[in-house]
Amino acid sequence: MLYLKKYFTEGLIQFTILLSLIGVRVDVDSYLSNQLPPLREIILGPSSAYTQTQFHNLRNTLDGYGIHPKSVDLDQFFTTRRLLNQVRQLDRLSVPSTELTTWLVHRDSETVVSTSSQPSPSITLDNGGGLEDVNNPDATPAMRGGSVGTESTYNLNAEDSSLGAVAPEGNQEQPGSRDGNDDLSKEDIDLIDILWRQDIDLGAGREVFNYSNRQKESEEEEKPSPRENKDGNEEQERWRNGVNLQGAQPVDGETGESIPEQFPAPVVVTAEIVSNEEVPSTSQGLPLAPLRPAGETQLDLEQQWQDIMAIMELQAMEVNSSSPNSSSSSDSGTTDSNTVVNFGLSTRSTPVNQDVSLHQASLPSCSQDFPPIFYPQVDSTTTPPRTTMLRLSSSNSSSINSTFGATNLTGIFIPPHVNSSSTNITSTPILPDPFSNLLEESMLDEISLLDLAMEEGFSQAQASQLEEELDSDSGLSLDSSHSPASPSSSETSCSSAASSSSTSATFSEEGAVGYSTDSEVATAEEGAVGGYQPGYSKLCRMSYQNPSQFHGLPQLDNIGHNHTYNLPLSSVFAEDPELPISSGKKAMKHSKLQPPQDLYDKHSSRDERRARSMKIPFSNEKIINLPVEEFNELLAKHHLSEGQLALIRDIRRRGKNKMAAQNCRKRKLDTIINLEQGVHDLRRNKGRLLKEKMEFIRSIRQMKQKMQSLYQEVFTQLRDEEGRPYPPSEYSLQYSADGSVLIMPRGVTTAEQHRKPEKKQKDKKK
DNA sequence: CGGCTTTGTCATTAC
DNA sequence: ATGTAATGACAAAGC
Repeated sequence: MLYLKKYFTEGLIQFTILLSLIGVRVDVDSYLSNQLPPLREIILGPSSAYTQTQFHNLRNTLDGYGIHPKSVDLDQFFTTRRLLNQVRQLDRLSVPSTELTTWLVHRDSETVVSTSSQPSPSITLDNGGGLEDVNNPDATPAMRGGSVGTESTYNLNAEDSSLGAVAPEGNQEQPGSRDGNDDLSKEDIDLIDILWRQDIDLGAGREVFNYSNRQKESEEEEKPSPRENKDGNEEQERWRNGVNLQGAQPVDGETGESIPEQFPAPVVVTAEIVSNEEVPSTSQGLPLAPLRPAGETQLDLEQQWQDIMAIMELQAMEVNSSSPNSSSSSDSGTTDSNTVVNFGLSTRSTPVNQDVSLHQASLPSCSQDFPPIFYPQVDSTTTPPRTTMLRLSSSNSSSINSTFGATNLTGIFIPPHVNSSSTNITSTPILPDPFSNLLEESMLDEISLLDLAMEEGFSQAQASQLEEELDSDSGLSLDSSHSPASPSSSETSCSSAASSSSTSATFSEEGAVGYSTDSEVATAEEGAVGGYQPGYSKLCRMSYQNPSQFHGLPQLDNIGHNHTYNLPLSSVFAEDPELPISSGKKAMKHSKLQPPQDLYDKHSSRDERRARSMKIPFSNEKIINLPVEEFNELLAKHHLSEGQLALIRDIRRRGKNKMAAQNCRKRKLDTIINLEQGVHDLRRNKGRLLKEKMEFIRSIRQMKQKMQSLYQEVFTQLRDEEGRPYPPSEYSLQYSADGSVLIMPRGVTTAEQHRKPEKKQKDKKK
């Protein structure tokens, strides 16, 4: 019988495997729930209960079949394990295999693309040749339309990814999600969103980034707008197909990640810089997480797959934020801008930035704001720019730092004076002071964060290492849901009832160790197989009420009593009041098939021997496990002496206590194991969070660097009416609260600007 | 019907 | 590691 079941199980599993290979889902569990309890485990993956150290947890993991851990049939156990491994491998490989392949293919293509070109419809303004593109008419329409979306905005090119910024682990662990540029962009969006939130924490309002969506921001933060969902679906579809429909998206050469135009800040230098909304939302160009090694990916494939699905949903919500939104364009004012400066930063564009980041990487949180840059508009040629600026800033603050402090609030930054001698900023590789001040605050935040991370004993490398280590044994986490303590498995599966005859036999044996004879075992088996499962399942449902006790740290408080921990099936069904009393009699019939007694004496316990010597007419198993009523009936049936009755009661008491002690020990062990697991999970989460934090900090730093370079680029390209560049010592670019960027004379207080931001939105013409 | 006692059981601890 | 006794807690039944 055992072998039959084993092979039957194996055959079914193999059949299931075949079906899974051809894409057919078979709920074998439902078919076999009565016969082959472990099958669910086999299909879904190994549970920690199969490990030796957690034998005692089989009861839980095997869908609550009540199998005593120790009684697990070893043959079945190993067979199960072998099959389980096979199925798990298939499961992991078969499900996302298509997406994986696609992803790999696209990854290669992405790499090629990234190295060969920077596909951006927008005009990329490199350090050297940025000015030539300033007047590019192609880019202007997009901005005019207020649809300064991903296409016409910043390009974070290979530089970004080369810096190694990594997306949150949840994203990066999903190879399937990286099958195309779209995916990457979505991930970027997701990452950007996270960064925004962090920026908000750092003091920079998210709205500062996202001007186009600013009005929708409030509702979008809570839930994605319908438009986003719609776009998200498209993205999702593209993702499934592994097709990159956004050919324009730049791709990182190193990581193969697509780098969407992160900074939507095409700048209209002369007249008005159209608000490039979407900066945050479309900032898909954020540095992405490096692809995980193939070995690692497989480990967490299962989890990653779930993460992918979750992220797809998330991205579906987020993607739309990247779509051009013209709402803010109205704020930008006049549209007579002739020149569009693409803020895209090529890898070559930031030689200055490197220095800046190293030495002056101090940004106030406002530096993370990337509003469209508006230059003071001089509508009338008669109006000198300076007049405008004076208008803007009635009160000059001598303290630039204080100005910057206010800038944080107002969204306007005023670069401090730069050495007046350097009129040609483009040639100056040094970051202007204004920007350093601008960066200062943010960098302080970063530093604090880094310090915090360090205080926790995690360097970046350590965090990564920890992450890898934690990922390496992801099996633990993956199987956490199937852990012995898993409430779902134990609770839900209880109703699935009887285990195989082998398990039930061993179970009874274990349950009545020292008391049961082989005949009793047979009885128990008979009872289990003989159709008493309903009673048992009911009992199973009743017992172990609080499997959730093992989830979360306060497990100890919730440890429930499992009064049926080791109850043999015979006793179990006997306890069911609805069960016919004949069950006990039936079991007694089988007890007549006992082998010779001397065989039992060897393995019987003291109480068994005592009972035998006292000629107790029924088994110790019955004595111990029968319900009180049946037990009393049993005693009443037989005319027993006082000594016999006393022995029987002692046997019952001792037997119950023995089981109680066993249960207690098992429970204690379970608690310890789950506590360990909880500690492990917490450590893992901690490492992951730290790693993410590091990555965010790095991303923010990169963004600040790019902001610096952009500021410099824009400023150097500004020309007054006479075609002369503005001296950085006298003028600075300032953000206004509405997202416009003004060039203003230094010394203008942000407070003043804040009062009259609207009036000052005038473009400065060359 | 509430309070009590008894009984049975379980969990826990110590040996 | 396991069995056993002691103890406390709890619930159910009976008074």
